[in-house]
Amino acid sequence: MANDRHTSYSAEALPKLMTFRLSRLQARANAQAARILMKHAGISLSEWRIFVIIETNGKIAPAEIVRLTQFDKGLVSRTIKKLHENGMVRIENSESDHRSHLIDFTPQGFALFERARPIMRRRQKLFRDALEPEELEVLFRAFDKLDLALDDMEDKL
Amino acid sequence: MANDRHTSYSAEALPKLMTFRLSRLQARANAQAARILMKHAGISLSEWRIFVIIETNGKIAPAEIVRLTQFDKGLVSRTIKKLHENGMVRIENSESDHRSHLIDFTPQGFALFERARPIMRRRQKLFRDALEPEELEVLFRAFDKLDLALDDMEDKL
DNA sequence: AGAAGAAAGTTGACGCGTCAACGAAAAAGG
DNA sequence: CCTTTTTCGTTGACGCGTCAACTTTCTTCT
Repeated sequence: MANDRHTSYSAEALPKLMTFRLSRLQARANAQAARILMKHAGISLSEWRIFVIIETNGKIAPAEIVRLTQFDKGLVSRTIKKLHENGMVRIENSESDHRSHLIDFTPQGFALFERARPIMRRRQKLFRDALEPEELEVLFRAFDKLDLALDDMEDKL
Repeated sequence: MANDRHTSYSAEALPKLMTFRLSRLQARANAQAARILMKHAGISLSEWRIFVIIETNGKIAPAEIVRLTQFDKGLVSRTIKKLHENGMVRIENSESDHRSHLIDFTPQGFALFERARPIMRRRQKLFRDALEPEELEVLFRAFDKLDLALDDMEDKL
């Protein structure tokens, strides 16, 4: 079997498959971030990301986090629940909309965020510094274009 | 809280965080591939990837798959187990190494692979066509460089 | 005002991806 | 040789990510 194949993927084909490369690179970066965060702050990657959103936007509703990040609302819900149980965020009932609520740091949560921030910044810088400025620009443009391509790809297939 | 912050991430910062963009793009592409594969062939993404490896390399040992792809050996083990239970691959005991074995398509497995292949090829092409040839080249170079950067990053942090 | 529809959040199920622990077998090296 | 180390595959545990079902509340439309 398998050896009577009609020239489809060559032996070096894998590294040239865009989604394969994308997937491997992201998986590595992801695992690394998770290790760093667990080691330095004892939090998961999702928790860190919620922290970043709160720090960026201030007091915010879960639905708004979903809009800004495209994270799954189920994941956001569970992550906030965990952060709240650990006293890292406080939850303020929204007066205007009784379905929703607003999330914000507690002092302990913010302190934890500040503890992890320096290393995460250095990390981000190392990634950027690995590329020439022009490459970085092309990379982000490519991200945008691929994102657009994804929008209507399933119809075209 | 959160509003007495000292200029760290601006409101538009998220899309400029490389690992954030990488993560979102990959997550979308991943989910799309999974949907397509489930719909057209009833298989998962991991199963498809094992198929691609077998088709590329022929009869192969799990450890070799791990070497070629950097997939986790636990995941590879479970995926092969599932493929075997469903009659999609056969397992040939290795004579030289009694710890290992060789995986290959069954006819049904290969048929299933061939059923999914066209759409997955079109998909790969749509991704490539979304970028200019130069951008594609830069993108793959960026993947290589970021991969290298990851190799020793944890020491530098 | 009342009914229909949409949006917010929660929860359960499942696949992906990593890590660690383990037993069996092979390789290395004294 | 025979001990030590390494490799191969399996398994369990856990977090990420998606999807779907469901409840509550809000909005829209007539």
